[in-house]
Order: sequence, then C-alpha cells, then structure tokens
Amino acid sequence: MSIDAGSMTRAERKRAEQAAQLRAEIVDAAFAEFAAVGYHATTIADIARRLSVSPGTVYNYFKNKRDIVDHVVSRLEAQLRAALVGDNAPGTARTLAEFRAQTMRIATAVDALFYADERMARVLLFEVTAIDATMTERVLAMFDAAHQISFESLTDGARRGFLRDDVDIGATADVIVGVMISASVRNLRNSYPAADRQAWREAAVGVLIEGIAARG
Amino acid sequence: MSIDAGSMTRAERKRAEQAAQLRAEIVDAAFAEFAAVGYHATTIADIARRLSVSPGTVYNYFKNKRDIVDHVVSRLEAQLRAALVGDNAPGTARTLAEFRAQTMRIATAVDALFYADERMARVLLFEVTAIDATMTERVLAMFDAAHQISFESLTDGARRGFLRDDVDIGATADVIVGVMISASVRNLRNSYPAADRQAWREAAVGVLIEGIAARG
Amino acid sequence: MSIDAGSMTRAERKRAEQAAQLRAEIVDAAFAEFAAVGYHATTIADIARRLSVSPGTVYNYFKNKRDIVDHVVSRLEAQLRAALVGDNAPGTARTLAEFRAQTMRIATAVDALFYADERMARVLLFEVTAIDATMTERVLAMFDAAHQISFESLTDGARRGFLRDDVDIGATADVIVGVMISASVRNLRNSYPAADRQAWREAAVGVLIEGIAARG
Amino acid sequence: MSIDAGSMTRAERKRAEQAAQLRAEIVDAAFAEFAAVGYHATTIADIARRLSVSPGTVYNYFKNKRDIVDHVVSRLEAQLRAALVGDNAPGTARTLAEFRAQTMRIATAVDALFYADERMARVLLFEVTAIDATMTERVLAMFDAAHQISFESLTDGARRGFLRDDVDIGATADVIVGVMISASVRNLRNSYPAADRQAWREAAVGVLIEGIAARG
DNA sequence: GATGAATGAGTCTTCATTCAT
DNA sequence: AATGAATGAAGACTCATTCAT
Repeated sequence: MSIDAGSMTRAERKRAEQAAQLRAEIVDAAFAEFAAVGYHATTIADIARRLSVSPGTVYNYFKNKRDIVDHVVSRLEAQLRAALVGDNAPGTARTLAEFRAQTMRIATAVDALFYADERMARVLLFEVTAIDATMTERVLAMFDAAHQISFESLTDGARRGFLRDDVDIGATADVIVGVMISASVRNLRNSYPAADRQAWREAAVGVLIEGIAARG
Repeated sequence: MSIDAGSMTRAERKRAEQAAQLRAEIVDAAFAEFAAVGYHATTIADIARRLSVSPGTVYNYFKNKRDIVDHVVSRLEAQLRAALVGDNAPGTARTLAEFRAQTMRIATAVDALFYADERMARVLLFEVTAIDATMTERVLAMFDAAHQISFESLTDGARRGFLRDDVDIGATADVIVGVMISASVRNLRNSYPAADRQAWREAAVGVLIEGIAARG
Repeated sequence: MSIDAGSMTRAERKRAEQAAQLRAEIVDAAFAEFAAVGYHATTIADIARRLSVSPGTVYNYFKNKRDIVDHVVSRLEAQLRAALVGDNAPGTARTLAEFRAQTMRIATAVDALFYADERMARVLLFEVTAIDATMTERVLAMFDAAHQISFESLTDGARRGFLRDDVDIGATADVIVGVMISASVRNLRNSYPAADRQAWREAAVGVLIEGIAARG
Repeated sequence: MSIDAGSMTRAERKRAEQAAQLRAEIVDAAFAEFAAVGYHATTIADIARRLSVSPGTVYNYFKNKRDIVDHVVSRLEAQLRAALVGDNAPGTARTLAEFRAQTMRIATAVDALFYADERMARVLLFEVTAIDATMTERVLAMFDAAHQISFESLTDGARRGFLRDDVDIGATADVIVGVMISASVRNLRNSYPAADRQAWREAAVGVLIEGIAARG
C-alpha cells in the first residue's frame, strides 16, 4: 500500500499524487451522491458526472461500485475514530469533574462530526446498512467500537471511585452509544442551531452523570 | 378501503375475507424476505414463491413493490405503537416507584417486540431507510413518536414533583429513545438470553432514573 | 428433466409444450446466428430479434449466453452421435465387404450431416472452441468418441481376420477421424455437388481399406 | 514498409532494428497470450504487461488488435510453410522408398512444429478461426496449401509409376491433410512422448502408403 | 381472481483505442 | 518513441410490471 517515494522519478510522483487525488475525489463524489439519493439510486455515471469524468475512469480507480462504498465507509470510520480518541483516550480522567469534561469533549467532537455534515449520519445509518450483510457488520462494528471506548472509560471511573460501583457498566455504555445515535438521527430531521446543540449535550451528559456518579 | 359488510352476501364476505388474508400473507412474506436478504435484493417473484402464488397475483393486491413495503412498515408501526401505549399511556404514574415500574413495562414491551423478532429491527433500522426520502421520513416519525411519549411522561413526572425540575426533558427523552435504538441494534449482533436482557433493562432504567429523580 | 405429464392439466401441458418449443427455437436461432457471425459477435438481442422476441425473454429460458451455446453444442453432439451409431454399431461387420459397406454408411451419414448444414462444421470446429477451455474440451471429447468407435470397429475387424494384424489400430482410427474433419473443413470453402461427394467418399474409404485390408 | 538501409545512419539503423525487435516481441507475447487464454479474453494490456510496456506502445507498432493477430498468423504460416517445403519440395521422390522417406520427413517436420509448441495448434485451429470470416479464410487457405503440396507429390508419384494409377489423388490429399489435423488436435488433449509419436507417424504413413502404393 | 410468460428500460462493467505529456 | 490515464461505446443481464388467457 505504501509507496516508496524514494524510488520514484519526479514525474511518477506527480502522477501518483494526481491519482491519489482523483481517487479521493471519487470517494467524495460517491459519498455526496449516496447521501443525496442513496446507494442504490446512485449510478456510476452519476458519480462520474459530478467530476466531469467518464464512467470508465471511475473503473480505473475502483474495482466496482461496491468497492467505492467500502472506501466511503472507511473514510467515515477514520473520521469517527479520530473524534472518539484523540486526546480523549479512556482512563485519563481522575476526578468526576475531569470525567464530565472529557465526556463533554467527546460528545462535542462526535456532534461536530455529524453536525458539520449530516450526510455522514444519513449514509452511515440509513444507506449503507441496506447494501449487504458485510456492510451492515462494518457499521455494527463501529457501534461496538464506540461501546468499547465508553466501557473502558466507565470501568476506569468506577475503579477510581468517582462513579458508583453498583452501576452496570455494559448497560451504561449502551446508553451512551444510544444517545449518540439518537442525537445523530434526530438531527437529520430537524437541524438545531449550534447553541441549542451545546445545551442539549450538557443536559444529556448531565442526566447521565447524575445517574452514575458516586453519591456523597 | 373500508368494506360495507352489511351489503354483502355470504359468498362475497367469504371472498373479501380470503382477500384480506392473502393481503396479510403477502405483507408477511415480504417482511420475511426483506429481513432475510434486504429490500433491494428481494424480488416480487421471491415474495410470490414464498406463498406458492404467481407474481401477477401479488399485483392484484398491491400497486407495486413500493406499496408493499409501505404496508410492511405500517404493520411494524402498529406493533410498536401498541407496545408503547397500551396501559402505559403517559401521565398515569403518580410516584417515582410507579414511574419506574411504568418505564420498565415499556422497556420490556419494546424489548419483547424486537427480541421476539429481530427482523423488526433489521427491516426498520437497516433496510427500509435506504428506499427513499419518504420512507426515511416515516421511520424518523416513529422515532419522534417515541420521543413524544417519553417527553409527555417526563413532563408529567416533573409536574408531579418526583422528577428533578431542572432536568432538560427534551434531551432526556432523546436519551430514552437512544437507549431503545441502541438495545435493538446491539441485539442484532449478539443475541442475549432473556434473563440477561431483563438485567440489562433494569440497569439501564436504573441509570436513567437515578439521573433524573428528584433528590431527597 | 422429464416431466410427469400425467399430473398436468391440459393447460399446463400446452404451456409446457410451448415453452419447450420456444427453448428449441432459441437454440435454433442462436445456432444460426453463431454460424453467421460467430459466437462473440452475436448479441442476445440478435438472437431475440430473429424470433421477434425481447432480449428478456431469452433469459426466461436460459441462464446466460454461455448456457445457450451449451445447448447448441448438445444438440450438435446428439446429431453427430446419431450419425455415428444407429445401425452402424461397431463389431457387426463379418467380412471385408461388410466392413467396407459399414464404413461407407458411416461416412455417408457424417457427410450428410455436415453437408446438409455446413453451419454445423463452422460452429463446432471454428466458433465454439474459442469460447473457453470447457467448451474446447467438449469438442475434443466428441473427436475422442469418434475415435473410440473407429477403434472398436477396427479391433473387431482385425480379430475376425479381414484386416491386417500388423496395423496400428490407434493410428488408423486417428486417420479416420482426420478424414472426417478434413472433409468437413474443406466443404466449408468449396461446396461440392452430392455426386462428387459420393465419389470422394468412395475414394477415401478405398485408400483406407486398401491400406489396412489383410493381404491375399 | 521496406526500409532503405543504405540511406540510414548507424543510429537510425540501430533504432530500426530495435523497433523490428519490439514488433516481433509483441507478436510473440500476443501469441503466448492467445494460446493461454484465447483471443477474445486477451486484452491489449495483457500483451503489454508481458513485455513490461504500456498499452500505448503496442499501438505504436500495430494498428489495432486485429492487426496483431494477423501478424501472429503470418508467423505461423511461415513456420508451417517452412516445415512443408524445405528439401521436401514435391516431385523429388523417384521411388516408392524415396516417397515414403519424404513423406516421413514431412510428417516429422509438421509434428515437430506442433509438438514443440502445442500452442500453435491451439491458436491456429481453435482461437483464430472465431475472429472473423477473413481470418477463417486464411486458415482454410493454409489447409489448402497443404493439400496442394500433397496433391502435387501424389501426382508426381503416380506419373512415375510407384503409386497406383487408379487412386483418387484429390481425396488422398485430403486424407493426408486430415491426418495432420487429427494428429495436432489429439495432441492437445494427450501429450504423447516423442517415441510414441514416431511410432504413430510410421504407422499412419504405413497405412497410407499401403493404400496407395502400386501393386506388384 | 389467478396465472406466468413477455417485456424492455436501466446499469454495471469491460476494454480497444486515443492523445496529451 | 513511450507512456498510461481517460474515454465511451457496447453488451450482458435483471426484474418490476403488464396483460392475454
């Protein structure tokens, strides 16, 4: 996959860059089209037309239509992963206040992602799952990853004593993932202004933390 | 649509019943097929074959394929509505204990619905949304309805004083819907035994109620 | 494959007959088209057009284009087999004269087949072998079958003593098959009148029999 | 087409040689690919890849794909012609023994050709004929040429008196060509060791000569 | 009302060929 | 002369829908 740039001539390097660029543009165009009219309603010709390119060209970069969605989803996966980790790695919060702050950071990051581009939610939650079992599995695995991160974070909080020790961590992690999904979905119908969204996040996180914080 | 049974002969009535029966069977078969292989991968012939009937017959009962999904979704809507209301109409809980009990009843009903037939979650969440904007809108409206019921229930609880009055009711309702979605989705990957599911519900509801119950 | 006609209604039987008829017509049309312009140059639409039928209809009868050639070749195989056996089963000749007569009968039957319809040679020898390895194998197997029949006939002749016992039977059988192929191929270029063909057969069979007949 | 070498500088000459070389290599590569997967399954890119050259380059040497096969076939034609004539020109045999020896030489040469490279038979007999009528005609013309040579040889033998004068020379020539084809085809299925092939040739030639030699 | 064969529009995909660099 | 990305025409195949029986 990685290309030994050292062994390439200048011309080759330039060509490789242009190829990578077009690949990326195809993924972009496909993503846009999938979000706009759906995977099945999108034809390869549609994607090509967005780039003023011929259908054949698309096939110079991707094996087939299925291959294109795979790359679209990979990009979304990477974006989501970036939002979920970053400086928010689980286990770094030492106090309830820090935990709350960290949770808010993650919520804000995820929200920014889905809010900045509501197409993400549309494609990921509503289009891609209908393609086939493998694709569905990938999406479910993404939910699982989010669950995993929550789980670790909560486990750590319980160990450090600022979260109740009688709470069911698995169930709580599910609740957290559910909130994320729910927020994404609701945003598709009714785009809320950024300020409301901040308030919403604080409220939701507040409810959660109240529910799991150690008493006293 | 409604049939004036009074003016029908016995033979006519019998025929009308059989027709209604076949209509229902077609919806069933379509649902099963959509869940098994997806909406787009399902052909009219597949549905017909399940009923040992010809494709043409299907068109005697439904205008087109799109019309069939519409009815499939209507049935799922009705089932969900039944689970959400019934004797669980919002505003009937008078104490926190009653509220908790009611919430558990709803959670159990919804869970029973999705657990009894995981195909429901699959079709509703993963297949149907990819069909077109109208269909997606219907699903979002179902989420909205669930949100509405939660919202009313919470509002009532706050008014009666057993829920904190500083809680953001809208956000909390979103959390509740999110939990439902999350639970449904996770069950698709990993079927949990009924006992575990009961424990899970209690834990999740516990977290929620702790988070919103009036202090003291 | 065989259909239990007894369990069919009259209407079903009629429909089955019509289906079988159309299947056969498609094979005919495909054969004609393959012979005229070749397998690769033939489109499904071409075949359909010959029958004033839509392309989709062709696919109601055959899985794909490859499936159609398979049936075309099966039909040719059956025709060839019929020409090679019939009352010409190996081992029935008791004297050299009978052997010569039998050989002539077979030669005449094969010639009639290829002469009656030069498309047979064209499709079998020149078109079908270019499709894929499996198809080529089928054609080679047909040559093998012809070889086998010759071989048995010659073996029997040697055993009965009217053929030279020092002759290489395998090689001779190859020669016989070669003559058949050669005659078929040459006919493609230059259609000879029936009388000439009869003379040709007698000459060729004469050369062969002279070469292998027991001396004295 | 022909190049006036006299007016070329050394550099020009070298370049012309390299061009001729690459042309030849393209023909080689195409031949190899056609034999391996067939004419239609071979893409220009496949041929180019074999030579570590770009598809565009191929078009600097040949007008189109069809043009390439034409040259492939020309090369095969030349090889076959070389095997059939050489010191085996018809009319040089003076006695039956010489005739037999000459026939064996030709048979051995042809066999060597097809045995050394079974791809020849595959391409010539099984691939190339399916391309178009012109190509088929070329192959038939090759058979004709072989027939012609046999015919002349036999005519000469009859004139000199060591072959029967009542034999049908045309039919006999057909038999000879048929034997060549048959041997080539059979070798495609079952590669025989060189020793067996020698024996086979002797047997087949023996049968033939016995059949046509003058008696007494 | 049931049938199921016929329809043909609609897409993906391939690949020979071109041409700007 | 070599390159290789772009092209777009062409064709196999699917399947929702129709309609004569």
